[in-house]
Amino acid sequence: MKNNITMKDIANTLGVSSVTVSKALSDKEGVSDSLKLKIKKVADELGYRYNSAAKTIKEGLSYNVGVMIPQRFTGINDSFYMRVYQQISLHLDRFGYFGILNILSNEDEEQLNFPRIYNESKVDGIVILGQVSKPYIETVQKMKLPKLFLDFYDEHAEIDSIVTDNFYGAYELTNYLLRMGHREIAYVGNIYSTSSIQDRFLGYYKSLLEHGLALEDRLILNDRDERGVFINIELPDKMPTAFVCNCDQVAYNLYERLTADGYHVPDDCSVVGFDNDVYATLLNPQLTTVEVDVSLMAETTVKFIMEKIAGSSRQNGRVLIPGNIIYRDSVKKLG
Amino acid sequence: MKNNITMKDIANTLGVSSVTVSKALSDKEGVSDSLKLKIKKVADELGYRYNSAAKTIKEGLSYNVGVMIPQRFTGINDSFYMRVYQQISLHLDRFGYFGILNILSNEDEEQLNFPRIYNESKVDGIVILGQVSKPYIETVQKMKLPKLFLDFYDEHAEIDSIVTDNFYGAYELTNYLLRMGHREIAYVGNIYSTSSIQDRFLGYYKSLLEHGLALEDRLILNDRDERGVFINIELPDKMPTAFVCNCDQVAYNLYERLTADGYHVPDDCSVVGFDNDVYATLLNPQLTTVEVDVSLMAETTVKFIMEKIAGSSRQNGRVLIPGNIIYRDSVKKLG
DNA sequence: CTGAAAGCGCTTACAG
DNA sequence: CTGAAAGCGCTTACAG
Repeated sequence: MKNNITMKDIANTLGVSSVTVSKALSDKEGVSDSLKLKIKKVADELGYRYNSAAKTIKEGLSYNVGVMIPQRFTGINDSFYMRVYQQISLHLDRFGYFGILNILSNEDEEQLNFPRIYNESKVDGIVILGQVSKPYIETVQKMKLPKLFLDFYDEHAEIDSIVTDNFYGAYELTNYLLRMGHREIAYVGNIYSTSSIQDRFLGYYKSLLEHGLALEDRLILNDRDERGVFINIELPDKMPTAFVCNCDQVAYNLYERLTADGYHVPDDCSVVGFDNDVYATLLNPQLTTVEVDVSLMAETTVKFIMEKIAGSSRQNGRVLIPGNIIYRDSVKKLG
Repeated sequence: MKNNITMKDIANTLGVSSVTVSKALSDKEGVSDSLKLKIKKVADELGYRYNSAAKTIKEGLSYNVGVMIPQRFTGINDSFYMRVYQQISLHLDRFGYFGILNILSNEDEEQLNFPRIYNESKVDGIVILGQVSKPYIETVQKMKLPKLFLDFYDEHAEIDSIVTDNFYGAYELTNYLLRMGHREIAYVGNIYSTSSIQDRFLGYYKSLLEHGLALEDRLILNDRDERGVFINIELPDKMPTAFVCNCDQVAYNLYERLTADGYHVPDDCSVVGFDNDVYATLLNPQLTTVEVDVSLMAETTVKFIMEKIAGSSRQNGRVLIPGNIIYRDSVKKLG
């Protein structure tokens, strides 16, 4: 900032009042067109820039939205949340808003500290992007500001949340495999690990149920240990014809395992993933998977938070964002 | 925002003036310790939050720094700049600053429009992250605000720039190959394509020069066409013992090509890359490469922009951030 | 059509 | 140690 030129300066050079300048620059009623033009010209010549802080103080609106991401999701390979943040910024722009990133340090999360964007009244609303601890959810609830959970939800907090439809995505994907003639379908993922792995598993299960197929324990393959570290995937003795992997990276691991054991995708077995990240197109053959609709997710987030900032008290509850299946070459049609 | 509780409210509940409240909350001289404590207690009970907009208007400082990324670098797979932005945010936090992302749309870049963060005086300084067009550089120069180029530079603009040391990284990497006994070393990359490919090539060349080796045309292998689309890499008739790839993704492509032709890495030929991105660890054997020091890059950026905001007119010129070689398993020691 | 006054929330400089 | 006054840049409500 250190913006030297003010409306008063423009007013002085033209011998008018700063009220008139204010009206002219914001195209309000009550200034003759000729004067308006003159004022705009001088503003331009002087290199005048609007000082949004004055507006903020008058209206009590900062025209910023905070996006808070817990530190633990900001590792070197976690580009997903940053992509979401980027899309949120883009959509906020249409409302004349900016997005301010505030990474929630592990320390602040443990000590239940408010984020600085809140303490300093830097934002009109906050998007909490990524699961925070139970106790911290209570801290969030204490914040007197419109807020929204993104990519996770909490059963108790009556805070709106927006999440990818993991359940339905996996359900559709499994339905697709069934349409392609597969009947022996395995699920790859530690179903006790994260809620997204769980929800995707349940979608897979629903598809089986609807088609009268039994859920077989031997076809639920573990992919990681309790700490989330990937383990060697153990293939069942009698091989299924298809695998639903809980994410693309695990599909990548599975490919390696299958190749090592002499199986070819998709001729010997079909594989599908979830996320549509780098791994999906890196694989050979490329992976059929579900793409998370980041743009729609961001658009919905911005729409909701804007409504709340505008004063709406409407509850949207838990809103699901559908994904899109991306059909590639990892599934073979049987019989 | 819509922050209802102000210092005046605290003052009223205690029957003191807001001046005293201001002093107490910011731990200034001139308030008795007992009153200070009382004021802080009431502030807490009332859920008071500091209104930074008032400070902004008084001081003319927004305590925000803008990070402007040209739209074309914000594609779905361009996570690098978002990582840089994230690190910048983190370092700004230590100065009580926030980073505001402002994606420069292609349209605004073409029409030479100022970014909104500038027009609305939302920031005290701007980091331009990623090469903008020549004409837009002139627009940037017109902005009356501390500014910095990040990850590119311009020969004319006397604006400080911070870039990765591509030249030195490739130089060191090639030196390493030479120490490992290699004498026939190819460079993979279209040396007319981008300045980073060019600079890395020159580092490779310098290493050859220093070791009295000739630069052979047949050992400069093209990796992409004029539009930057990857092409099939043509291997020379007489194979070199090592390849310096201009980036990890190209190393990935090269591995595929080598495998297809029956060569094994590193037994038949050694390969090194640049960037240390996903591709590096995805490969088997994992790739020896140069890691860009994003954190140091961000730290330096923040240090410089803070100095400028504080009023320093020191010119730092073009500052190079050294990378670190990550030694993995793609290089074999020769006889 | 034009502008003087008041106020948004805070801080600084000064007076008591 | 405490506080009244003025001001940061703008806008709103009102008067002329």
